[in-house]
Amino acid sequence: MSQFQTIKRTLQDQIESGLLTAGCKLPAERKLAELFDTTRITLREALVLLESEGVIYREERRGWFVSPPRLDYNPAERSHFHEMVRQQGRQPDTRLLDCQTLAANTEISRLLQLPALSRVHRVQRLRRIDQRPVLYVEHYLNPAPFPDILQHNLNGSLTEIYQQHYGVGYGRLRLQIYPTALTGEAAAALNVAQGSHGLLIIRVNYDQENRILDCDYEYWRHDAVCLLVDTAEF
Amino acid sequence: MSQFQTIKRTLQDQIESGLLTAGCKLPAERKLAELFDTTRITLREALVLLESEGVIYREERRGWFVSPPRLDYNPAERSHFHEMVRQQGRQPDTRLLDCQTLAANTEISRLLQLPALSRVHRVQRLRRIDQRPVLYVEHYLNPAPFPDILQHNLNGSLTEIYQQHYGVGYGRLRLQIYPTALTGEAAAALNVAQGSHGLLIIRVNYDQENRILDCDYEYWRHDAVCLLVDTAEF
DNA sequence: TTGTTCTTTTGGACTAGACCACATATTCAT
DNA sequence: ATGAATATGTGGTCTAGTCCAAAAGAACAA
Repeated sequence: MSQFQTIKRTLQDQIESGLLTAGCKLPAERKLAELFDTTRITLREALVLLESEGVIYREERRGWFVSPPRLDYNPAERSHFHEMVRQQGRQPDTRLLDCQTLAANTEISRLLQLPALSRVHRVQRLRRIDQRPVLYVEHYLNPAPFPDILQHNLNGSLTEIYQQHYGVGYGRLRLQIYPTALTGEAAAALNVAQGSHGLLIIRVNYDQENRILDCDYEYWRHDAVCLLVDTAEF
Repeated sequence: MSQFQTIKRTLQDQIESGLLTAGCKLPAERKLAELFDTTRITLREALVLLESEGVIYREERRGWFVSPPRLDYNPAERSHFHEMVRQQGRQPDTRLLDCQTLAANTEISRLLQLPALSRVHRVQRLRRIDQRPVLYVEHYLNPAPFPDILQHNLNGSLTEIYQQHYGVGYGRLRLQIYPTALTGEAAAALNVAQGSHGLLIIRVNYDQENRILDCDYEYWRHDAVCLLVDTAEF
């Protein structure tokens, strides 16, 4: 049993004993290294183990904190993100980061079944739970079925905009889900280091006539979400 | 741009150029540190970034290797793991690690809707693709509907055993999916370090009469799988 | 009291090793 | 030629710092 495994266990026991609750800050690395009579690098290895398990998370130059519970997230549920979060006793908010119309890359052309280099709208949003950024999304829409969609208030639910302004509801849903590292804009938006662990959910949403509505790239913090899928709902 | 980010990019370019293909071994850490004129710790930070992105993986005391492609895995598909893997041009194998009858813990009692501390069978298996361990599974079965199930050949498909010997087919499926760290037996079975990144899929399988068949804990290497879910199949 | 400046604190990044435990290759003995 | 013993190679772990960049807190000025 290595030293950092032992330290990790001690810290984990402290956290699980309830002395440190979600959002609590851990002592500084230098202080912990002193307490455990070891070097900072070794101490950090222990912290990284706990981070991997989703027990704690880091904020750059601010410290290490006890993680809140994961959000139970049913990707097939069409209720609004905010409603889902509130039902779990948490406080949601959403920020519109950017809207652009750009040429779709190969993958997005394929997902939306459009010719290569088609013009598509991209809507970038950041979702937070209890003021903590947890989800960075890029929505890609074919402009043709949705004239002037970018003029709407895109802070809210795209679902509602589709229904109320374009008379469109959801049908089929296709998902690809895999663990990945958060890089580029996703890492920056979520305020995590390049290369931090994440979960990517790529969605293709269809309407009731089985036409493609949009595709979304959802970059989640690895410690923030638990997906729930139940075939009885379909 | 930090030094290790620069090194990571250079290594990634090399790998993506096709010079190094899946399964190829990278030069040793000490050699790479020398090539990049840096220390081993800094060089390792670069390697860890690539590992996080699933580009490379490590084998303890053996070196770093270029990762093979992810398996496309539809959790709702009832075909056998081996068939699914072969259809993707890969070579599967399965090892039965252990069978035991033990008292179910609180979570498993809840998932199987059994009284606390009920006796359940636990079947532990390891799945490999092209000789690389990718999935460690713990199946938990209620013994009552399946007399003598442990006498069967549990290297193969549980699905087939249910159908051929007990006349039972699948119905509903419930999943919980989240990124986690691989610890304990999962890490050991997959031959990865304690705390390595993984994806946990907890399944509850029902039969056609909506009775619970079993629950499974699937611990996947984080870089080995891409889940596909399509509501049109349900 | 509020805003600005300075100081301290914090994690991020990096150096230069050392020793450990296991895997692999090489050498030696039969 | 084969098996055992030895040497080398590899990542794992750890020490003892150093300097950097940004956040937070404290002190000072208006």
